[in-house]
Amino acid sequence: MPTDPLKLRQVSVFQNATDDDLKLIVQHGIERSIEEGEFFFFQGDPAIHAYVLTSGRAKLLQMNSAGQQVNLRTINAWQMFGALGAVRENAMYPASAQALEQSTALAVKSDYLHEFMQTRPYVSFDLMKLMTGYIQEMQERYRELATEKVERRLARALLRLTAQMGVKTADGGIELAFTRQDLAEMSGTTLFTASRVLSDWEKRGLIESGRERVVIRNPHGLVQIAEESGK
Amino acid sequence: MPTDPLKLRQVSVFQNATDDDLKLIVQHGIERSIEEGEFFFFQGDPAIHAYVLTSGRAKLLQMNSAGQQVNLRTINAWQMFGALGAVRENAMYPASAQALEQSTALAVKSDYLHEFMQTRPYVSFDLMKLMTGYIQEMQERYRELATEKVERRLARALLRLTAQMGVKTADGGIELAFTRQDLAEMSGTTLFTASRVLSDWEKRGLIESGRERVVIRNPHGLVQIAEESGK
DNA sequence: CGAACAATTGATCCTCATCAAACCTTGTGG
DNA sequence: CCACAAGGTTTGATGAGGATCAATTGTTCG
Repeated sequence: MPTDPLKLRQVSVFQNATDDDLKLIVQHGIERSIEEGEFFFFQGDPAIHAYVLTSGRAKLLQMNSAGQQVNLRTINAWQMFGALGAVRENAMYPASAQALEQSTALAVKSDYLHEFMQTRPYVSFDLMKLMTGYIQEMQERYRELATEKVERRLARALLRLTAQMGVKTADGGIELAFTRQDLAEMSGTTLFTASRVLSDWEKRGLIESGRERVVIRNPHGLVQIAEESGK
Repeated sequence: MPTDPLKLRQVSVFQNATDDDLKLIVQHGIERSIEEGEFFFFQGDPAIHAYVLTSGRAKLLQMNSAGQQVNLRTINAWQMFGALGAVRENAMYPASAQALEQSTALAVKSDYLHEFMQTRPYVSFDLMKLMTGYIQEMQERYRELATEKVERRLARALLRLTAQMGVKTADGGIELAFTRQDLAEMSGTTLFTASRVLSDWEKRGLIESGRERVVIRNPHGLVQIAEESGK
């Protein structure tokens, strides 16, 4: 099923694009469908396409030489990823993109997007805004990792996810669909430590947890853990 | 002493600017002179100026609520910093900028730079290239912090500094002028641990160290520490 | 029902942060 | 020109926070 051009308006980079612009993007894109666990691209591949996720969920991750991975960002529908090839020539993807569930994306040639932006400064500017946001977030996470303890990092990760993609449950909780492993990779710790912290929080009534699932019962309590200055 | 407009061509963001462009930037800028240890701006201040360092050296840092700080980036002459205000409106600086030695910078109003770039896509693109570079570097450092041990992180920090600002000594070493504290903040550890690691390296002949100074004698040895996969 | 995978929990160990004390280096003022 | 102060550095002792490993217990799905 081809992408409806007007839906692309939801993509922050295209918020100021004209209807004709959007049609052009769709015309120059290819639909790619990917199963859970498969990759859109790998770290180190030549960055020949930029992607817009049209359905599903994916993550950007980096691995070190020993195979340990860190989770850089979770991608939801109508978010753009892998766009840096449109800015630098002959760039390689600095991270891999893996589908968290069966997903589809619109792939646009980096070269085309580059050319497209040359004559549409409003698009470049929106892309820049997106990039400054990433820089800020990465700087913040870097500082957290360097100076904060695991419990607080995990609390912040959950709060960030809540803001970005929390789904309200019928009874007022906020549900997040992630494995302990995912959460660990997002907060720079191990599966085991993450599990321990979550168990503790569950005992204290802050959350409710299940397989591949965390329901936040008391967001304010998490904020307190994330913020509390001493200790 | 006013900045020579043509020198601005060294700033990567202005590499493709015209001579007239450069003159305009200088005309719209104010020279600011800052003593060692003083700040150009603080994290949280409204980002009303973008800066180009014209002499000296500075660092971008972030502090957490307990006052611990992390070093995000070292700024040398003819590098731009604090530019994100030109992209987002009403932005605040996400980090503080502190002079490492007596320094001067050209401060340009964010609003003006914004307007300036609107009609000069070649400048926007160069700024984007700069930003993608930061994103990549921060992602990499984030992964390192999450998955690598201190010794390796310190080795990488020194290698990065070598590439960015190493000064060859008469006898073939590469000199870096940083305190242990600075190095610790760059690699996400403490002054004490950094000191221990450096002492060890000195015993092994990899470096030579002194007060506010490290001379790299065997870069290849450091690369080996930075790369070695196991253990 | 059984296989595959996610999560929990306990025991152990290792890396590093922390604190304290002493030691160097550099620049300043008497 | 020496002495001293200030600030950078080293080194040791100690302990906490998590990583790691192993074993067990859910949970989901074909």
